[in-house]
Order: sequence, then C-alpha cells, then structure tokens
Amino acid sequence: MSKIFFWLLDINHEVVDGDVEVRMWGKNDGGESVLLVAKSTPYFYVLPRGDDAEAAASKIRALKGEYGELVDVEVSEKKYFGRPVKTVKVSCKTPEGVDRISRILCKAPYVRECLEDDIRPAARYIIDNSLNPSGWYEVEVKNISKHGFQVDRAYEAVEAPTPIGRLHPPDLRVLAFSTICFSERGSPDPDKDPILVVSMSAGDGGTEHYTVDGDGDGGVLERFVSRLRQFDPDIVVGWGQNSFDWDYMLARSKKVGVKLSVDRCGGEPHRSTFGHISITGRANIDLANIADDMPEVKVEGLGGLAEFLGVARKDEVDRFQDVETGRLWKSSDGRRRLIEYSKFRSEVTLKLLNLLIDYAIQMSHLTGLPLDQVAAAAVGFRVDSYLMAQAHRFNELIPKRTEQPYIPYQGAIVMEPKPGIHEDVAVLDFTSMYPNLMIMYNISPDSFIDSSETSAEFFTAPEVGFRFRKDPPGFYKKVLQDLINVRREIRGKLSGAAKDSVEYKVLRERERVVKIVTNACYGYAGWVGARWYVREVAESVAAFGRASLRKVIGIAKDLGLQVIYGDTDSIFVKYEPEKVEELLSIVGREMSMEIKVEKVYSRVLFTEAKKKYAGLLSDGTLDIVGLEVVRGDWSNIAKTVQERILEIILREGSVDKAVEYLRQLIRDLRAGKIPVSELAVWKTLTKPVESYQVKAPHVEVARMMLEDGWRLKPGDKVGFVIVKGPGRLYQKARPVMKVTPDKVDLEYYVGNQVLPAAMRILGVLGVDEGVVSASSGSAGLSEYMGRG
DNA sequence: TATAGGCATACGAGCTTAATTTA
DNA sequence: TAAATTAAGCTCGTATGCCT
Repeated sequence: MSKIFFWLLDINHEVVDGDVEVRMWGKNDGGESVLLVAKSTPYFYVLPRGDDAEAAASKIRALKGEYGELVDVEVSEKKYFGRPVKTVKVSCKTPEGVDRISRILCKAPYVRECLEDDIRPAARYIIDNSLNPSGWYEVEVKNISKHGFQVDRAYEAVEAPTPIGRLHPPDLRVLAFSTICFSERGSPDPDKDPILVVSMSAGDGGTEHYTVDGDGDGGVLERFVSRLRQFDPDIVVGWGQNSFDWDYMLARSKKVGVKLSVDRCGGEPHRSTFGHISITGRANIDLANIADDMPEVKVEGLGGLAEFLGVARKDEVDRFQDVETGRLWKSSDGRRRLIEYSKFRSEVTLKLLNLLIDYAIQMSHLTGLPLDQVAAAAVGFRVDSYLMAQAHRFNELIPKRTEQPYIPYQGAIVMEPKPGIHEDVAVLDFTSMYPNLMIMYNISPDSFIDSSETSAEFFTAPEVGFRFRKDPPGFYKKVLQDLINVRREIRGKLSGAAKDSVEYKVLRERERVVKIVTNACYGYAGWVGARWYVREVAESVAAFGRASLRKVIGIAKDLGLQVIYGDTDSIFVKYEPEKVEELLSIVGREMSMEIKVEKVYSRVLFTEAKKKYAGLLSDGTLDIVGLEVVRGDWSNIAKTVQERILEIILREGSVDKAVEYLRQLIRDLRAGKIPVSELAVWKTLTKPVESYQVKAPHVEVARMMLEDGWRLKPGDKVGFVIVKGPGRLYQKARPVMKVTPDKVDLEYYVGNQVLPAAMRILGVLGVDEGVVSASSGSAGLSEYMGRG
C-alpha cells in the first residue's frame, strides 16, 4: 500500500461481475495519468408513511428473498426540509436494482416517498465522499493491473480520497481539433459526404492535419484516432463538437468501418448527462458551451469568441461557410486554403481553451460537476449540483425534481426616470442584495412556515405576507453564508498573492465562480425545475428587495438628496458627497445592509424609458446602458449614429452639432455612401423556422438561406438587409451577403433605423424630427438642462 | 437537462373607422 | 346618395434582447 497525490479529472461507473466499480480518472503529481478504482454500493432512501421506520424496514427486508438485487436495509436518521426524519436506507447491487426496487417501493402503501434514487453512482460517490472534481487529493492505494486501459498507473482506492489544499492544476495534456466536411449544397450528410480535413493542435506545440484521399476518409479517421491515442490528451477541445463533429465522425466511422476508440477504455465517445458527448477518462470540452454562458460575447461563432478574447479576428476564424467547401476542395488552391483554414481554427481553439480553462476548472471544483459536464450544464444544474453536495454535509435528504406548474410572481421595482440631462450623479448599489436578504430573513424552503403553523418566532415578508422561522438557520442561509465566507477567505489570500503567480490566477477565478454561484441562488430558488423550489421563497426575497429599495429611497429623500432613478438594488442620486456618506451609514445602521457608491457620472442623460440611459463617468468613459447602441438587433449604422450623438451631447454639450452630424449622415446614407454590411440587422433564430407563429424578416431570410443549403439551427444569428420593393418588411428582407448596394431600400434605413435611434436621444432634448431635415436652429445644451 | 422578473421596441395580424371611389 | 373599396389607425400578440 502507498499514498499518492491525485487530481480528479473524470469519473464514471461500470458494473463489473455484478458489482459497481467507480472509476476516477486523473493525474498524479508527476503528470502521469492515473485510474483510481473504488467499490461502491448504490442505495436510495425510503421515507415511510407515518413515522414507523422500523416497521417499514422490516417489510422491505422481507423482500430480500424475492429481489436478489436488494442487499441491505437499515434505518437511517436524516433531515428532510430541516425536520429530523427516520428513513430506510435501501442498498442494491446495481443502479438498475435501485431503479427497479425504488419503482416498486414507492407504490407500497407504507411508503410516502422514495428519495435520492435518481442519483447515479459517480455523482453518489462524489457527494458521499465530499469530493470536488478538478481538485487535488491524497489517497491510500493498492496497485492493480491496468487491464488495457490507457493510463500510466492504475490503483484501487483503499479509502476515500482526502482533499489537500494544493491550488496548481496538474500539467494537463490538451488536444484541440477541427473538422471540415464536404458540402456543395445543404448540410453535409454523413451518409455520403466525407470528412475532408481534420486538424489537431497539441498543447506541446505543432498542428497536424489529415486529408481525404482516393480511398475516402477512412484514413483520416484512422489517423485521427491514432494521433489522439498517441498524444493521450486529458482534455479534448473543439468548437461545436457536442452538437456536430462527434456525431458526424461516429456516423462516418461506422460507414467506413473504423472504430473511433478514443477514450481511455478503448471505447467510443457517447452521449451523456447534459446532452454532451463524454469520452471516458478524458474531458471533452466544447468551447461553444462555454461561450453560451458568456453573454458579453455578442458575436456568434468561434470567431466571435476569438475576437472577444483578442486571440484572432472574426473574419480570419470564420473564413468559409459549409456550403463552400465542396467547391473549394475541387481546386488545388481552394484545397490549400481549406487546409490552412482548418489548421488555423484548431490553433485558435487551443489558444481559447488555455484562456478559459482556469474558469472551467474552478466552476467544476465548486459545483462538484466533472470538468466536461460543467461546461455543458446550464446554470440551474450547476447550482443543483452544488446544493446536493451541501445537503449531504448537513445530513439533509435531497429532494426530487418534481413537475409543477409555473406561476409567475412579482419581481423588483424599476423607477420612472427623470428624462433629460443631469450633472454629477452617483449610482449607489446594495452589495449582494438578494443573497443578503435571504440570510438576514432566513428565507429558505425549510424555514418557510405554511399557514397551519403559528408558534415560532418568524419574519414576515412585506406585501406578500409569507413567514419564515427565525431559527434554526435554513438551508439557503447556511449555504449562502458559507459562500460569502469562502469568498472573503479567497479575497484575503488574494491580497497576499503575487499578481503574476499561478496562485493568484487560480484564486481570482475561484473568487469569480463563488460570486457567480452566490448570485445565481435567488434565480435558482425561483426556478420551477430546482430541487429546492418553493415559489414563496423567491417571491419573498423579491418583496424584501422592493421594501429595501423603497426604504433607501425614503432615507435619501429625507436627507435632501434628489433621487433620479432606481432599479432593483440601485439608486441614482444627485451627488452631494456628505449627504451620500450619511446615507451609506444610515443604511448600514438602520437596515443592516451595505450600500456602495458604484460609479459617479459627471453628466448623464435619461430617456423617458426605463433601463435606457447614457452617462459620462468621472474617468471620461462613455457608459451606455440599454440603448440601441448596446443591442445586437439594430444595424451598425443606427448604433454608430446614436453613439456619436451621445458623445457630442455628453462630451461637447452641443445639440446643434449633433443635429448637424445627423443631417450629414442621412445625406451620406441617401447618397449610398454607407457599406451594405453596416445596414444589416442581425437577429437570433430562437427556434426552428417552421415553428414560428408570425412572419418576420429574419425568419423569412433564414428560410431562404436554408433553401440555399446553409446549416441554420436555433441559436444562430441571421443577418438581413431590407431591399426596395412593395409589400411587408418580411417580404423585402434578404440575406445580407446577397444584397448589392443598388437594391437597398435606403429610406427604410433613414426612417426606421437611423432616425429612431437618433431621435431617442435628440427627442429628449426637445429636437423635433422635422428640424433634422429643415434648416439649422440654434440651441446650446444649457437650454435643455435641468428638465424633469 | 430553462436561474428570476421588468422593460422597451418593432412589426404582424386582425379589426374598426375614416377617406375615397364607384355605381 | 349609398354602396364598395381602400387607406389609416388602433389594439393585441409575438419576438428579441436588454437591465439588475
């Protein structure tokens, strides 16, 4: 026996000779790949009807003869929504046994409910042993045979791994790949269209590529598999491979008789937990999944992400479309360009992974989801996973996800802004308002008092009247307090770490994910799919939030501060430093909440609309919120014009100049001086084209593009331009790349894009739309100040 | 295998009403 | 002059993407 250090990368289970074997795949501190095997017995809990768990247990025990897979039955003391309960823990030989026995038992008259039967062995092992994937452990092991698995070492775990505080991730071997398939028209069809090129970039440098030859793409796949196995990556990264490449390669490999044995057991990739593709023993990461939860990346595709992170220009990364590949492949020059393109994409993919991996590792470590799953899991399931691990810590039973109707509830307050231009405005924000309210008022499913209960000391939510026991601390309160403490600890360590150290990088990402998970808890609590969903909880948090905002507005007004706007957890006030200081201290004292000066505008413009404003920050940057400039569904020209107008007005204070600029631009537009690409409007296809209820420009254009052989799926953006002609807008919309300048309906762009965007701003300042085309008036900014 | 609600905005669709044309 | 036709105006619903 010996001890090893082990970093947990992936985990799965297998039934071997009728027993469940949990397989942990990872790395040791020497950078070797390690398989760690542990025996495990699946189980679930039975919550008896009434409180006689012993009686229920013996009834279940009596079934042992009838059901061979039932191995152990014992009474177990747990808590369920905070209340102590006696349950029966039923252990079975296999997960299939758990499925079968729990299905039978939940119908038994003495059973109220079966719980935790939906937790699979790998997750079970992680939860029960308080493991955090993507983290370091020390573990006592015995050497075992490698059984042909592709690892450097194989061990049996003598005991459960114990976490050690090491921060540095191990040396992970990363392999990026990119494929190009043949297509002349329509999506490539794996039945007939071969894979033309596969490029692979390895973390230790170098990009290789394999191309189709006279014998088809069998050789490409063979070389792909052999290169992958030879390099033996821990992480396989690509763009969109969960929804395309793997399925395509699997289909092709079947066709040409090549086994895609790329996992560490010699098996093929398979579809797994979150609809993603799993490669046993490795982490298969689809960057498209990671990009999906980066809302700040506005431009779609690998190129959009690359450009956002400053790795490459979008037009370089997304040089060709699927439908072009067939044509290109036919000329030697086109072939050369496609190969170069494929290699470039695989290199970009590798660079992006290196930038994003620390975040993914930390998210995996905190939430308890293995690296490949965490990338694919939606926010709700990440929080779910985190809470399940926490429940185990508190000896709480994990509730089942239940089907229930969705009933909306009232949310936050948004104040009516005072339109016009204001000078010296401070934005004050509550820090972590919702998490703090949940802690302060102990708002949690297990502290929620239903109408029958009266005795306890409780908090009552304003407006909605729901009540929550003051003691003991509820599940959400304990979890959130923990998260906040953890974050504080990380911050302490961060302040002591050297800025260029690995430690600093790791801690910074860890702090970020702790913050993200903390802030996701309120939304999670209001999600019908949540295991810990109680609508009244979310509703009460929102109600306390409204009361808090009202209260702070009242205090501000009492201090003589002019309140200009407010939304959810922020108020905008005329900046008078002493009064603001006073406000902060009163809020701390009387409300036990923290409020901070988030930013100060030297000049800020509000429209009549909520959630739309623009201001000049004290450091001189222009901050634009909610207006067309920051929306992806307006043409570039409209956004450019609006931004320029805001600059002229906020920086230079000249409405006249802004109007003059607008007039000139409209003249240029009408003269055809604006490139067509600047006129395109991009909208997301949110569902398949056939399921739209109404005719809309982007949907009609998507239809045309599909007709032309483009591969368009929900989530893709469609760019269109309005051309001259009769009829509805959707009849005049064309794909942007097919429109020539002479066809453009310029008056649409004047009247429906540029003017609305410009007048949104100028209208507030009293400029009449007619004035824009009439001769110049004369007005300085001073005339428009202090309105409202 | 969907974190929440609040909000603005554009346009289609269907209807009513006003304006215009036609018998 | 009344009926028929067309245009304009209104309301409502759908769709998207933002804010906190």
